[in-house]
Amino acid sequence: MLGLLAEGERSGYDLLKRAESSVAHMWSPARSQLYAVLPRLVDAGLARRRNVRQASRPDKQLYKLTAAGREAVRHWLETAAPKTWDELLLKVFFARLCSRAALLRQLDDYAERQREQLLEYEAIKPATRHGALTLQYGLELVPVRLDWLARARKELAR
Amino acid sequence: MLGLLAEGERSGYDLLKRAESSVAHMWSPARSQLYAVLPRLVDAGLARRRNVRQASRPDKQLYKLTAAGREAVRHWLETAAPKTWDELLLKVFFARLCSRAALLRQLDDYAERQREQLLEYEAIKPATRHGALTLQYGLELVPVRLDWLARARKELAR
DNA sequence: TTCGCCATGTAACTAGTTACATGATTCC
DNA sequence: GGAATCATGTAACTAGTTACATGGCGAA
Repeated sequence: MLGLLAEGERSGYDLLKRAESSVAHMWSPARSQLYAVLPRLVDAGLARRRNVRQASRPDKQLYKLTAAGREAVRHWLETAAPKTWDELLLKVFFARLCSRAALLRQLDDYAERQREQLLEYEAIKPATRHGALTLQYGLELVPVRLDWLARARKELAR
Repeated sequence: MLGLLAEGERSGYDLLKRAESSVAHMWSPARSQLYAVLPRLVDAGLARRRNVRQASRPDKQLYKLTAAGREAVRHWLETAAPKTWDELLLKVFFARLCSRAALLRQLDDYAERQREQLLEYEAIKPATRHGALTLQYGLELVPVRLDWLARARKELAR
């Protein structure tokens, strides 16, 4: 959410539409979730709220990142090791909000973990046909990710 | 959890180890989560609990699926459209607990949704380099999944 | 007149996390 | 003596869901 909010002053409604048209494949909150988090960003000092009265339209709450908020996105982007693949993709998507070197380090770390993952998969002797099938998917997925990581690395280093 | 419990009478501890060595890549609950859910299975009539006293070891609670529990796994496997790829993999992993035809239908449905997904991805004109990168990953992932689905289909039809 | 857009929220729930808490046994 | 294994749970939290609730405006 901080990443989306970094684009400018936005309402919850704006953010929701924006999420659907951009990061939906990596992260897509329910409306109620989004509206629940916004006040918490304000409480945490990461965003400021402004009430805008409108004629012939419902009033809106506009949210805008504070300096602390911008710092928080950057800290997340540069420092936290992504727990899932989608989290890594999100970081690439918001890469402009952090230092290039830090992002490249994240990609390299993730690639290293994928190589370890592959070794783990290769050591498994599946007990059933069904287990063999799901394992097979893992064995095919990892190289696809590694290829993409290598290309993303090159593109981001440009 | 019902899928794991279908293997026989197990303690929470057993299930946790089993999950780690089998479905961990698709689903891996925290210990506390697992222990929280087990009593709810009993409340819902899907499992029965049995207290086993042990000398020189802590006592254990053993859980065993009821007929309703076995029916519930089957219903999940055969009927609920998987919301995520991992859920689909889980269903393949537990395929022996449901009818072959129903599982094949799930694979076909998912494949169809992936083809639609691909069309959606192909229609997107990314606004930034970063957006182009993450989109590219989606464009590469879908065919990998479709290939695997086709092969899984063949193997399961055997 | 009906549908989609604009706009915000609450309530009740499930799913999941980390940290806290305990304690014997067995193997190195 | 120390680590791993067996064994279960609570507390406090974050993340996320579906359903409920409201209402005006503009376009087909």
